[in-house]
Amino acid sequence: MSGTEERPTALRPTRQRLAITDALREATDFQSAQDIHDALRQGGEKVGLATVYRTLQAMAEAGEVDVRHNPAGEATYRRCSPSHHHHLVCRSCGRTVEITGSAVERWAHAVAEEHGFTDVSHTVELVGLCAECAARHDGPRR
Amino acid sequence: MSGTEERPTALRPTRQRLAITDALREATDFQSAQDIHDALRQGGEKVGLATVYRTLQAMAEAGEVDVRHNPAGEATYRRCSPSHHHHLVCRSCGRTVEITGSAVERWAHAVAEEHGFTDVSHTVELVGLCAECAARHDGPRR
DNA sequence: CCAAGTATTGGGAATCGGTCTCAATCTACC
DNA sequence: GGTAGATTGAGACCGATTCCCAATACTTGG
Repeated sequence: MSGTEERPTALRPTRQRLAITDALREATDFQSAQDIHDALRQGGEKVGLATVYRTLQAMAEAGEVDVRHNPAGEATYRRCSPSHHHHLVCRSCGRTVEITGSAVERWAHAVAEEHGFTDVSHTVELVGLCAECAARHDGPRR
Repeated sequence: MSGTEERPTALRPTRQRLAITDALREATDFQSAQDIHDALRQGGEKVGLATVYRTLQAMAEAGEVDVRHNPAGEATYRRCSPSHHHHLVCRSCGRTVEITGSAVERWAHAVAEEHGFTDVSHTVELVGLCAECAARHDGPRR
């Protein structure tokens, strides 16, 4: 507390952290900590799993990456704001369509501001039944 | 295998399932499986934890409830479309503000339809920094 | 109403993602 | 070069969720 001022506690750019940031940069989609850990291994970089979790968590807290939970409940990460888009997923066959919508972007921003929030990112996921599956199930389940 | 045709496999309305549906109806917010299990116990209904998980899962699959993962990673459930709202969460202190926005609702519906999807539900989550936390960190990180 | 057949339940073990602990290692700075 | 503090990584640990399987409840035919 009463110390040498508050230093921004800058994260030290260690080899491991750079590797993780890099892996994140390569990925275009949300990746689970384990995915990244695997990718790193394959790339020859040896990084402990705990470190991956720690770093990802720190980055999320710092607002450098967005977090999201996939259906399986795993936390997945993606670096902030690269070609930003959302997903429309079929709850039956899993088919996924990428969608963009400046309308939501604007709305999200406005709402956040209205409540005094800043530096806002958002996650939107639409889940429905795609045309094909709807046709297949045609027998109205209920 | 070659039996009496495919029967819709309707879920049997057992005491347990009714109790769960009921508990879900009472709740206005997202509840974890364990929350529901507890509530049920308190209400005098004895239901196994496994059953709660199973039922909730089945209902989610049937589209009767929405699933969401709280920051802790737990899956939480809420019956579909009761006063529908979303959350604006502070990434620093966790404070949560409920928000509603017919604009998003409309957008979601329109986009889904455009891609041939029906029976769509959506999840929107805004994550940002609330005014207080922003003030505390006042040192403009960047 | 009784019996057989099948879906459902529930307790506890097994999984599994994620976090925590702590000694060894590395960096920055004096 | 030397010391303090940051970082790492292996494995123990933890809590949520799933799995297993015998006991139980509901359904339907006779």
